[in-house]
Amino acid sequence: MRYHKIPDETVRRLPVYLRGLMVSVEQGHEYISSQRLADSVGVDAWQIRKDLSYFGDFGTPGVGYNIEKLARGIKKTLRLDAIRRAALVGVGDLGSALLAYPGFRTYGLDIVAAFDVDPAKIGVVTNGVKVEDAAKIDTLRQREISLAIMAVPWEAAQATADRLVAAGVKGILNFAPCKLVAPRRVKVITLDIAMELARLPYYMPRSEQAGDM
Amino acid sequence: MRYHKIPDETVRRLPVYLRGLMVSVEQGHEYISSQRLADSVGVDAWQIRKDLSYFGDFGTPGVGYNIEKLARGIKKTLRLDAIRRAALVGVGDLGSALLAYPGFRTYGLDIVAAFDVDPAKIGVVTNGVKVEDAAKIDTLRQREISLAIMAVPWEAAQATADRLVAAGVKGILNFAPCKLVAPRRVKVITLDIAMELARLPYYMPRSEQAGDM
DNA sequence: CCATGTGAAGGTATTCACAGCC
DNA sequence: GGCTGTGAATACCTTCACATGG
Repeated sequence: MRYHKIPDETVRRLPVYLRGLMVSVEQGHEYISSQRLADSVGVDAWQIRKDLSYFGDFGTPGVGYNIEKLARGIKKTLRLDAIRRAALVGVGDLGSALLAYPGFRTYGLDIVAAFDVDPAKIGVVTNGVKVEDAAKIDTLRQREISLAIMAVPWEAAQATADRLVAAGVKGILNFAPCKLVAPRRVKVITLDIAMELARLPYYMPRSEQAGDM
Repeated sequence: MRYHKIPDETVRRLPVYLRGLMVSVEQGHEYISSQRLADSVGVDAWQIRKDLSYFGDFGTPGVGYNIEKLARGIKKTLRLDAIRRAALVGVGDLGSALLAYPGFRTYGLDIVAAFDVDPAKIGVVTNGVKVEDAAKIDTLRQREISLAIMAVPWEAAQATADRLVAAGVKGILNFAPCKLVAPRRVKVITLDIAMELARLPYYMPRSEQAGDM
C-alpha cells in the first residue's frame, strides 16, 4: 500500500461499504470477500479493492477481509471514531424528521443539540433532545460540537452558517437549496433534495408501452 | 453545437443553473452572462458554458443568455416539461416532511399521491394529499404517474420498489439506505442522508485551536 | 470590445488483467 | 484454487485558451 490521497469518489463510497459490513456482521460472518461485499452493496469487486488499497492493507489473499478489522479501518479513515456528536439547526418538518431518524446511529453519529428561532418550539423535547434558542448556537464551541446539520429556510441559510462558523463548527450538512459561503477550513456539503428529484426525469425512458414487469 | 451525450455531471448541475436563473428572473433581469450566473450558483463560468454547449445554443455573444429561453431549454432537456406528477410512498416522519416540502414546486414537480401501509395514516389528508392504502400502488399506471419517491424503512424498500416497477413507474428517488434491484429501464437514485453526514468528518480539519472566525 | 461556444490539454476516476500470497 | 493489491489502459470530466459572432 502506498500513500495516495484518497479520491473523493472513494470517500463517497466508504460509508456504503461500512453499511454492507455491518449487515454482514449481523448475519454472523467474520470474513467477507470483495466479491460478496460487492454483491451486497451494488459496486464492482475491483472497485472495492482499489478503494481500500488507498489507505491500508486489510485483506488476506485467499480468505478475504476480516469484517471487524476492515470496519474499524474505514471508520478511522473517515474519522468517525473521533467525531460522534452533531447539532441540528432548524426544527421544522425536515429537521424534526432528521431528529427522529435512526440512520445516523449506524455510523456512530448522534444529534445531541437542536436549535430553532421559533419561541413555540424552544424548550420542547423531541427524541430526547431539547430545542434551544438559536441565539445559543455559540455555546457549541464550549460543548465541543464541531459538526452541524442545517435544515433552515434558504433565506436564513447564510446567516445561520455564519453563526455556526463563528461557533467553531468545522463541518456543515446543509439542506437549504442555495450556495453557502464559508472559510475554506469549514467543509460544507449541500444536499438539495428537490434537485435530486429534478434530475430523475432525464433518465426515465420516454416510451409508454404498458404491461411490462 | 454538436450532439454529444450529456455527461452525468452536467445533468447533475443543470438543476442548479435552473435555480439560479429563477432567482435572477425574480430580480427582474432578462439577460444573464455565464459569469454572473456562475457567481450566483458557485460554479465556474467556463463550466456553465461547456455544460450548456452539450445541448443547444442559447447565448448571444456579447450579450449573454436570455433567461426565459435558457430556463425553458434546460427544463426541456431535463424533461421537466413532461414529467410533473410524482407519488410518495411512506408517510412517516421523513415522508411527511417531503409532502410539506415546497422545494419540488421550484422545478414544476408536484406530489399528487401518497401511500402508506399503516391503517392509522390511511385516509388522512396532509398538505392537500390524501394518504391511500399501499395496496393501491398499482393504480399509478392508470393515473399516469411514472415518478415515485420512496421514504419507507429499508426492510420494506425492495418490496416497495418491486410494486412501483410493476405499476409502471419509470423513476424512483429512494431514501432507504440500501441497494435496490430494478430493471434497467427504471432509473433509481438513492439518497442516503446518513451517508452524506458520515463522509463529512473526513474533510474536517483535525486542529482545535479556538478563537477563529 | 464583450461574451459565447468549443477544440485541445490536463487531470481524475474507472476498468482491466495479472502478479503475488495464503 | 481463491482472493487480494496494484500497475497500466481506458474512459470521463474539467480546465484552458482562443476563434467566432454580435
